[in-house]
Amino acid sequence: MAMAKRDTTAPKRDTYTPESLLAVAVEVFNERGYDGTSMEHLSRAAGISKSSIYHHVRGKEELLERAVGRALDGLFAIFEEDGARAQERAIDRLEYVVHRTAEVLMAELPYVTLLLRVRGNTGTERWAMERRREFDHEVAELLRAAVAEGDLRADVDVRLATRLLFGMINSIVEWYRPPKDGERHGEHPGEHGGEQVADTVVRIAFDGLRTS
Amino acid sequence: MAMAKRDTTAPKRDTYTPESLLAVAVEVFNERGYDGTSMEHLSRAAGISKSSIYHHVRGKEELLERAVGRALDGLFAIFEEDGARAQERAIDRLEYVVHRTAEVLMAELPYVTLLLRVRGNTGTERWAMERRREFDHEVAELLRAAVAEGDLRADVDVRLATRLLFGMINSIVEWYRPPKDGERHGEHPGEHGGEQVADTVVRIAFDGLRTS
DNA sequence: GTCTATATCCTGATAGAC
DNA sequence: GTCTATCAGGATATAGAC
Repeated sequence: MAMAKRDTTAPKRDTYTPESLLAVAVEVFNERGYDGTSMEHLSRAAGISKSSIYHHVRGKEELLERAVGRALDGLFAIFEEDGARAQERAIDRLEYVVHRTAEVLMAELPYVTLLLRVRGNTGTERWAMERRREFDHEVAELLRAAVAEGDLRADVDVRLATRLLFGMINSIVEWYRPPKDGERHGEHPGEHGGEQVADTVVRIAFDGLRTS
Repeated sequence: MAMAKRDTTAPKRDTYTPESLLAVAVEVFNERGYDGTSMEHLSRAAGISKSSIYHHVRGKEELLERAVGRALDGLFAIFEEDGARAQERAIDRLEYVVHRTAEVLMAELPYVTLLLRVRGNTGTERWAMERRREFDHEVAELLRAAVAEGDLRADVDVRLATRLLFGMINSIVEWYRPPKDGERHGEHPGEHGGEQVADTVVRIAFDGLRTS
């Protein structure tokens, strides 16, 4: 640790790494759609020329690949956590996974948003869709187990319930915006805090909207 | 009615109307995404040349406009139906609207799918998003009224609940495929009938997944 | 690491013959 | 109503100077 440390707090922070460029690109992809985004759009958003982008990444599709890969890694990591493995009843593991999925979605919002919007036009997109299906399948297994243990109602089809459950969770990307640094949540009316969102998802999914 | 009727059952049914061309175009838009679809793609799918398409419609965006307009008309018509107006309690009107929204979504599947995917890049897209917000707002009012009448739990934020409710309903477009003519539902394992889907949406949304 | 300039292909849309 | 031929602009990507 004898090296002099460069001043990373300086306002001038302009040389890109593949990682920092990715963050810019993903924002633009989500705003305009992947297909609706040109390299020209990316270059303007990043403040460098089109050709400079090719110094950092091989092309547009590599940016997509890195982004959806990051989202998928975050989601699959949930299954390795204690709450998804160590609890006795399947319904408790399921509740944990649902809650954490909502949390990861909000923590990695732009990357998961992009993941959920790929349509299968390219090889990268088809690979991402395949891995998403694997994730859904693992959650469906938890539902099946919880029904078998008598904790989930048996009068709804497990596959259909899984789809609607993910529909609810995944729709968070359509409107959730993370609180800016220095703001408490609750400052803007109508904006929800992340924990409130994850808790409400679990509550509605398991207990419904009706008064009990 | 003295006119001779043309034989519309003939297999050769190849001259397009704006309406029949729209049906083809919407399929392609949903498969490739609106931005990912070129006039070349459309012409191949329709079996006519690019320039022939311009005989029927002014351009690509007019096809989008007709499609999302049709979806929005179908959705807003729900509020005019008896079940959404004549019932005494707000929760009953809400249940009706939720059930019917799911039904209309499946009946007009390709058009609603396209509507739900527009991102606001063009004027048409922004207009469609604005009308969608109006629809959501009307449903949110029903939720508010049902909470006030004591039929919906008061411990969830109305706006958040509305968003999650629509998240669940709208996600149907991601996987629902209508049964082909001549097939009963239930023939393919894992494919759900439309009524089963709409009923399950209502059941999960109002009563939740847990055994009561 | 960034730029300007350029290559090559594809885009939405039009003109005009049949 | 459909076609071929064509346009002008925009797309991804590369070459090579600084």
